Amino acid sequence: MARYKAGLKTEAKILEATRHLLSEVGFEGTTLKAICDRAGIRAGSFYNLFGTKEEAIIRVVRESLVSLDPDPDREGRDTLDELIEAFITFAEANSSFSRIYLHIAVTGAMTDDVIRQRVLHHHAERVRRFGDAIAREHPSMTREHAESEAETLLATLHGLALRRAMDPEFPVAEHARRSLLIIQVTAGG
Amino acid sequence: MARYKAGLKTEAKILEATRHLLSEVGFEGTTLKAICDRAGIRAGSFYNLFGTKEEAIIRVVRESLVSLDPDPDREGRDTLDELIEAFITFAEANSSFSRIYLHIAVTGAMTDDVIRQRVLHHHAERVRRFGDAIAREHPSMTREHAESEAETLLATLHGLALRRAMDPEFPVAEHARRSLLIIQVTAGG
DNA sequence: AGCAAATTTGAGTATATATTCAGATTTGCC
DNA sequence: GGCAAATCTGAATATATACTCAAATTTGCT
Repeated sequence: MARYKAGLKTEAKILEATRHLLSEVGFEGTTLKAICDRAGIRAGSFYNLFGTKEEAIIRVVRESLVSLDPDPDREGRDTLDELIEAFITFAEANSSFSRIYLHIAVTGAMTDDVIRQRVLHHHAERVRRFGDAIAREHPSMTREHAESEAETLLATLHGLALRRAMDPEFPVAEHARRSLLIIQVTAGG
Repeated sequence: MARYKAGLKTEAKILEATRHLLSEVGFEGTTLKAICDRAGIRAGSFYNLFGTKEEAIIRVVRESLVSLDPDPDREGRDTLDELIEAFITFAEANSSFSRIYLHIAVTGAMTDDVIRQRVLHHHAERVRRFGDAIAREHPSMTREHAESEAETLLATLHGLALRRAMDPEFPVAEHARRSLLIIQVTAGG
């Protein structure tokens, strides 16, 4: 943990290097050597500030997720539209990052139990978030039903992001917006 | 390529070892050493029959995909129900494999262009397959619309498989079957 | 100015990986 | 049985990885 200015500065350099590497050469290319080279530091400095390589990566990914939250203060004001548009932005403008996120979800979830718990917790929060928005727009719906719809909707969005990660031409927005209509229709019936 | 009985036998042993390792210890645990140890052979024998480790893995994954096709002879008789049930079986009974498949899609697609093309081709075929089934059940729908619906549906299914890969308790079947209803509703409107 | 803690360096460790290869052995064909 | 090709072995190669550590230097506080 950095205390002096010098430490804070190299910490910032490390995070910036990690951020750029993740989006330019992907998860596999983001090695410790690459991070240190790009940050212009030696490995020892890295480990003086971070306990592990993954720590730096997780911080970068988390920061990028937070920056795309339509309601960061949790005031319960975000609409489904906003949530979906935020997701589209994330998957489209920042497709390399959604690929990294999928990578962590798929591989990290399997091997490392800490990461697995973290991803599941984050997901549960998102389901609640989407569930709230759905329930707010469809007051007749039970809470349980709304969260179940949220699960399916999130699955669709994640599937679309996965599709996009494989094919940068794929029109995520169009399909994502349609999946929104689907909920409204279902809610009516 | 094996020509003698001995070669065919070790080839089978290698594939079996790879298959079991993939489902027991995942992608990361399926190292060359692990494969050879489990198959009871030396590394040299492996490379006498396979050009690369990935070759063995791809063969195993492909075989497992083919074995779950409801209409292997492509007679155009598979219904949406059947396709979705087959997917549920794949994701649920064989969740470790769908995790491997996601892994290849997410990581392999990025680095290796051959794998990327292969995955995209396989996906295009599946979209056509699902699109056919949708069009067959909803004759009023345009071909284009059917394939677009198929894309979204497949995204949902893949998202559900991803969800399941992270949490073995997740009820894929329930959500997958609901996503089927969604299409019918949409088609009516 | 001085001192303790923070930071950086530079060289190292430990380990794991996929892959190769020459030589010994086995196999299947004639 | 003999011979060429296939197969197997066992050791070695090359390379990359994350991470460590003692010693030198810098920083911020008093």
